[in-house]
Amino acid sequence: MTWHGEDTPRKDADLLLLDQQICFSLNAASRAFGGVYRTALKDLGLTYPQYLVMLVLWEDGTLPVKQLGERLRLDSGTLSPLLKRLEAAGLVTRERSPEDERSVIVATTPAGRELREGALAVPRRILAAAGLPLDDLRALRELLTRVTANLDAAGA
Amino acid sequence: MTWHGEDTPRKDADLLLLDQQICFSLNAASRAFGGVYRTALKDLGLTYPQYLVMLVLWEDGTLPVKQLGERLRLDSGTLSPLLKRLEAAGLVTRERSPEDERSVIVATTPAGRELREGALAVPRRILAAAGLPLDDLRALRELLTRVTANLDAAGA
DNA sequence: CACAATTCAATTGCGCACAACTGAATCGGT
DNA sequence: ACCGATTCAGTTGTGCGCAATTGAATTGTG
Repeated sequence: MTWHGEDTPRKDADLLLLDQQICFSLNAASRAFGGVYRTALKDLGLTYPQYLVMLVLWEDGTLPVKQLGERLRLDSGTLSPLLKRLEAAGLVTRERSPEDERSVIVATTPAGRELREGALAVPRRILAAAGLPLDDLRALRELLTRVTANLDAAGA
Repeated sequence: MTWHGEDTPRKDADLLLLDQQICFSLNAASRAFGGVYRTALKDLGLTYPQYLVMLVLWEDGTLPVKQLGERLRLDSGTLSPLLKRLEAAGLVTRERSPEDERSVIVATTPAGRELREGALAVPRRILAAAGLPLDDLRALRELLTRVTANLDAAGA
């Protein structure tokens, strides 16, 4: 062990602190958004991750689980049960692709598409609750996108 | 500037898109950090949330579950089992306060304090993986802190 | 002092996240 | 045509996150 008692190098301690602040604030912000979404989506009967899935489906209408996972950065272990619940709620259908029996195609039902009308009111509430000007929000999105790309590249 | 227009389907669609990007990128960034931490903390035998708990304990040494929860924005439902696992790993102790028997005091063990040495190497790896200049990271932290405070205030 | 309200940690139940694995379908090389 | 490797979705197991509840300890009020 290369421990020098009280003599911790200051640089390491400083980085430990900054790291603590970054990772904690990111974690906290993500959960804070989740909390606001939870209440905003309660009427729609959706959870926050389910809402993210529906957003993709509202945009694209129909696509296999695989591509859904790539869009949302989620694997089948997360999506399979989540999609089952959306199916049970009558919002999506799941059927195996005729061309490739391994693949499962997810599509919105009429009820799932109708839900979009109710969802249109949600973003304004969220963005209002965030309380940042649009420019700051865009800057935030930019930083987050870059850092995620870097982290994924470093992890791979 | 208030754009509460009479005819706003287009604006709603735009906000839906921005909202989608913000909440998704935040969620994705949080999980991307988690992934990098997962591998970085593997040797220490800690999960990411457990690491956050240890960071607070390394800083303060000893404090009740309640205050730990306030610092980390977590409730007893999350902390109780987490602390039990840290206790089982021999990193912390939990004992009821003599002055107030409702309160449980969490403290690091010698083994828990020793772990800090190994943790000092982690932040550099994470910050390097993030791949952003320190100024950007500080700006990111600033935006996240502000947005979390706003969201919590709006939710309360 | 009595007793209702409050403050704690812990527990239960549900859903998400992810690693590891299973099994079926498909693809590729020979 | 065969067979090993790959690509899918799904399952299992562990841990986090949070709402709701429980039960014990403490505080406040009459």
